[in-house]
Amino acid sequence: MLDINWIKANPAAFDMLQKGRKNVPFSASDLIAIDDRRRAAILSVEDAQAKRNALSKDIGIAKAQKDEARAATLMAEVASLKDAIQKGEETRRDADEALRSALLVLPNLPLSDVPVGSDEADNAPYFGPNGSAETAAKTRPPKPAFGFAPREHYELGEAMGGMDFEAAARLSGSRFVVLKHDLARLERAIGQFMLDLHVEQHGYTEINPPLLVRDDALYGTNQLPKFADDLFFTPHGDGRLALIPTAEVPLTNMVRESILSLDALPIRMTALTPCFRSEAGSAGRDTRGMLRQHQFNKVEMVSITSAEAGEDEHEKMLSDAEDVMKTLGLHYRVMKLCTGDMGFGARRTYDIEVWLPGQDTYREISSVSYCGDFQGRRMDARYRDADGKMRPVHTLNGSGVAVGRALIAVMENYQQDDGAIAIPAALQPYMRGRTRIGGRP
RNA sequence: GGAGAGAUGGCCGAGUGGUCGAAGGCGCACGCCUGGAAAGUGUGUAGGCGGGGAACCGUCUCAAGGGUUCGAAUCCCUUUCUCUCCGCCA
Repeated sequence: MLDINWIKANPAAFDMLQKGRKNVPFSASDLIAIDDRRRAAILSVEDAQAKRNALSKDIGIAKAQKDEARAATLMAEVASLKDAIQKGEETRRDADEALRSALLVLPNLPLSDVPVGSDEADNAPYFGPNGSAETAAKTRPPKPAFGFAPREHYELGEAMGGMDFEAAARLSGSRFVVLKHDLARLERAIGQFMLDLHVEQHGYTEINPPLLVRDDALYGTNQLPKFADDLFFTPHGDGRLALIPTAEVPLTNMVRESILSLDALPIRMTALTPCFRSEAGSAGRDTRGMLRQHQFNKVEMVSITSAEAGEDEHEKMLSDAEDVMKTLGLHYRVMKLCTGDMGFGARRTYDIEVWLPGQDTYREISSVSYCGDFQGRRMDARYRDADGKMRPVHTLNGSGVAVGRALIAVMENYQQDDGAIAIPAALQPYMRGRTRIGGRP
């Protein structure tokens, strides 16, 4: 949620920054008009309340002095204010609600270094704050070479009997998969490895959060009110709970409605959880294989920071996610998303795209976003800065990384000509030392 | 699911209709004391919103929402959450 006072002070900048975004429902002048109505309502109701309070105080004094006649006079006077106060409070509530609901559907403002563009074609390669294409080529794993035509993950998986889409369809419909024996084990190994890496090497606290959350949490991390169609809900009592679409929701909302001291920051959390996405808008995309599923596992990183620390933390989190790719030896590139491709709550997003030789293309495997104080304001999560002032916390989230897609990437990048999958060294301890699975015995 | 108890400031905790945003304590900040520290001691210390250049003023907030009343932390209703006991349960 954006700050109306900032918008009022910087209307031109607001309109300019929102230009690159899709579906921006309000201009600065719309919002200022809504806010002006709100302020007028406040002024009028508070004036009446001040009168009432002053008179009531006098009534108390008169009663204490046993001056019943004077008390009666004053009481009659207050009675005449009652109606106006009642109506004024309603007007004020409506005006507050109008502003709030307008602000809730407004996307975050891109930072100034974010490229302006309409879709993924306008994303820009990113090599780190001091990096270049040359340094990246040296530090990132190279693209693997194959002496045969590399196959796609589902061909490999079905051939080794470890990936069963037909059984999944009978159980649950499309966009589910059943993993079996060695592939099930490998999927688990990848998740454990990544979680351990972030906990042991990168300073994150392991969290095992609820997978069902309330609407309030979803407002906090901006899945609601706009993106309800992407979520699965389940009835609960008279209401409902949502299955988390990402552990960003529970991890970030850990700090909701709280006041943190500066020295408690940053708070770095990681979790390995299933994620559930209805993906209502993506019918027909990536229907083959397990690239796009209704349910998948993901290791998520979340960091809660002060305003000053947010941007550095963004680079750290990206490098933590890149470390997964490097340790697994997976070739990848990093893209800085353009304004049109960036998610609703982000001020800047880096995507890590892994090379998939079977598909002969790069595919997103991690998305690392800096949200500024956008979610902090929605969650009412604050901290005291060095001057003791209350400020909304800054939040960041990143996949570290998607487990299902990492499985795909390991399979396609480590495939052998006989259909076997070599196990990357980092995963071997999680595979009881095995160096390959599948293929001809 | 049944029965009961509870929710007050950063934390603990008092407050059952009237100048209560709220005693007291802890914590924190600043000062005194000290060679320095601890102890002791003094002062200060909620947030949101609105008005104002500022000092400051107004308003709202004692889980949330509604009601009674001239006036509610305090009385009534609803909801949420927490705890205890019972039942059920991985």
